[in-house]
Amino acid sequence: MTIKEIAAESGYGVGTVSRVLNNNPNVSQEARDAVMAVILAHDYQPNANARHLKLQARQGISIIIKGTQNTLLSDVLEHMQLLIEQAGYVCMASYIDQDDDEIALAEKISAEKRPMGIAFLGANVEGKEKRIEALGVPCLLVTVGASHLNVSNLSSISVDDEAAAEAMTEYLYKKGHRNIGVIAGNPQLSRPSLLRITGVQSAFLRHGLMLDLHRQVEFARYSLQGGYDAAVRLLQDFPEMTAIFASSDIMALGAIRALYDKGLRCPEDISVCGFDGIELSRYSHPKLTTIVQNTATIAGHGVDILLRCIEKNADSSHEVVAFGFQEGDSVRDLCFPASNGSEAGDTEPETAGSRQTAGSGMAYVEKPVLHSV
Amino acid sequence: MTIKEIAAESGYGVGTVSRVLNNNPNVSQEARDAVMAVILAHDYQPNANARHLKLQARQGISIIIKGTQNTLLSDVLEHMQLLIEQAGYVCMASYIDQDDDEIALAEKISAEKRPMGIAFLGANVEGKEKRIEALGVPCLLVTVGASHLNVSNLSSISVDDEAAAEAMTEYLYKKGHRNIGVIAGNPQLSRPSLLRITGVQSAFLRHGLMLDLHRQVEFARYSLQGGYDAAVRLLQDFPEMTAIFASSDIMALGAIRALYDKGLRCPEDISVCGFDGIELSRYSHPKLTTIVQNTATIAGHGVDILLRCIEKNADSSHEVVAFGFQEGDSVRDLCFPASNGSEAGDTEPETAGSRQTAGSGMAYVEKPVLHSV
DNA sequence: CAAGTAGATGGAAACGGTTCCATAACAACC
DNA sequence: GGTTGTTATGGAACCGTTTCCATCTACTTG
Repeated sequence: MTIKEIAAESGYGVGTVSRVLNNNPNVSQEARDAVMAVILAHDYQPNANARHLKLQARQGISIIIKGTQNTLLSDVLEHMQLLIEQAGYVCMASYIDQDDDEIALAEKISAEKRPMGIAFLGANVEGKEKRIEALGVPCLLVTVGASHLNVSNLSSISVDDEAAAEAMTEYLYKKGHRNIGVIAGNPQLSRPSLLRITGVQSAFLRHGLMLDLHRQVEFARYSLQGGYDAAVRLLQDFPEMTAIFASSDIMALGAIRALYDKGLRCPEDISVCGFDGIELSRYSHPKLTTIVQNTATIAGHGVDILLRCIEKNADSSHEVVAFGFQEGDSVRDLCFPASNGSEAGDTEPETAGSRQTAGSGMAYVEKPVLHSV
Repeated sequence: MTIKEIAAESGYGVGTVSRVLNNNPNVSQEARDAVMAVILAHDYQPNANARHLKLQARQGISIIIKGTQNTLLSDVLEHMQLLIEQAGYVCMASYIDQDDDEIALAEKISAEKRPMGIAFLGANVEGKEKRIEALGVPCLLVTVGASHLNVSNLSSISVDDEAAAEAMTEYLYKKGHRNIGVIAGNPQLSRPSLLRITGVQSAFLRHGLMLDLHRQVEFARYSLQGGYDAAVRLLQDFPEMTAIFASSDIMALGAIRALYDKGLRCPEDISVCGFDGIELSRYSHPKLTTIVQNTATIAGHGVDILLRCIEKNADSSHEVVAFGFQEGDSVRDLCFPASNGSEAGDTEPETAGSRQTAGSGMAYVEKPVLHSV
């Protein structure tokens, strides 16, 4: 079925049929009805390739996701996809392996499919500024801040990783933890990994503590196995450790498994906290104490920014959204050892709640997302 | 950059340039070099829309995945994507919500993008046979058997859900469990959900037990929340229960969380087993006893089948791959209560190992995938 | 009533490729 | 030296849309 056949059968020309399809007002009701009748009768669907070819293809928005197993990003993707389609765009999602080069994929997609904009979920763009500018379309970095890069076509949406890590460390400190091991992502591969380490350092410094990068910090992939292996190394290098700060919930869960395999319990022997606030963190045993990144907010604001750049030709911008704090059962209170950690709200140490909005100029305040039955 | 500009700059015609791009042998080495030089100098990428338009677009394979949060399917997708691209096809992945109609999406994709074949990961196709045939291209159902449907263009690849559920029930029986609660997916929405229930029933019947569908079986979504809620209902309706058979690992984890929230421990008070064998099942606490679906095998055989249908015009076929069995710490042995379940291999009850290959005619035997440090 | 305006329509051109067909160059053969 | 075959090449036609432009009709207006 082509537009020509529709034209022939309806007795009108191809131009009129095309106008009907695109809701062009300059069509008589009579013609519209006649054409629509034929279209419906054959349930005709326009050929996307021909349409995109003619339109220079700039109809869709491409989303590149780093890693298939990251449920936080899957969640953000799901929200973004919906919003993008509601805004009338086609959405093309592509996954790429954690170790591969997402800019190379973006270049390929950009040349082949000519999208109107590209969103990167969890990408590493350090040192690739020129290649991003060369893409020539508005880009958005999601869950990774890029305000320091100064790339004209690159926006970003993220939480304040440094402040969040600092708040979490502060929480651990208030609970009496002084020997805190850190499981971090490779800081050369992603800026959030670096910021989460410096956040811990800031909190340490405030209390006159030193973070020994050799013994206390282990680098790992953002995976269960990565968290597991890093925890094993920490136990060896830093035996006086009472708590582990993991840079993602998945790493935290891997670390907890390592503890149990070594005959240690969480939180009784070693406390563990995470970062991300994925759904699973509320179901794991023990329930994770973690930083919550609100996926709906991130997706919503991210799509807003990207569409503003695309439609209104707005300048790129960098937004920081508030993070939340979820208190689970995975951190032991060393100050009041009687409390086993399951009753929340006894100390209420959330400096996070007040700090999180500062610097982002937003009225939005993230409420801790706690599982309720 | 278009092919015409390349032609002009290289001094050859568009035909020759196109032949170079498509590795047509009828090009002199001289011309090939000249054209390639220009192509590389401008790192030209052909426009996919124009190419697909001319080629009647039948170049790609579309994959439709039900639900973004299912890491088992994400895993299968990852493998399939790689294999499809290695075979020289473009791969288009689309996620669809667990509650939406995947055939409607397939119809849209089929009409717009005209793929050469469509793979459905975890779809529900019951009662939609005619619509699948109407798609007019080879289709493949992954992790869902379809041999009973007799749709000419629909193949399938799956484990024997019924035998797997039966084997797991048998295992629970051997461990002394008689009051087994079942958390199942909606059997009207997916055949595997039904088969897993009948598998449990078969094992029950063999031992003269009855499965009380009203008290012992709860239906739920394949999600953490679904498993959680179902477990809560089971605890109420079926208080004598000593074990829960969940139809997915995610449901099992949700159920375990429900137990802890009710002050019960797993496996000490209630045993729980899962289905799928996702990576997380080896890291959760307790480690899950579960059926393992080997994602690499499923993806490999699935892509094979689909490509055979596409390239060689082969008839549709239905393959059943072997399932694996993973013994974790989530099932308590009621017969030898001294054993706390963590030392595997003391009873070696794997009838699964021998049963799994029967009926599939395959030499392949899945080894239990156990986490080793 | 002439002239201008607005709305509806048909059809050609263009988007960027692939492929077929015609042609040219050259070698091999009788 | 013509005939035949092989190989390399250029270019037109086409894929299915959108859009621009020309045309036509009908209505408004001075």
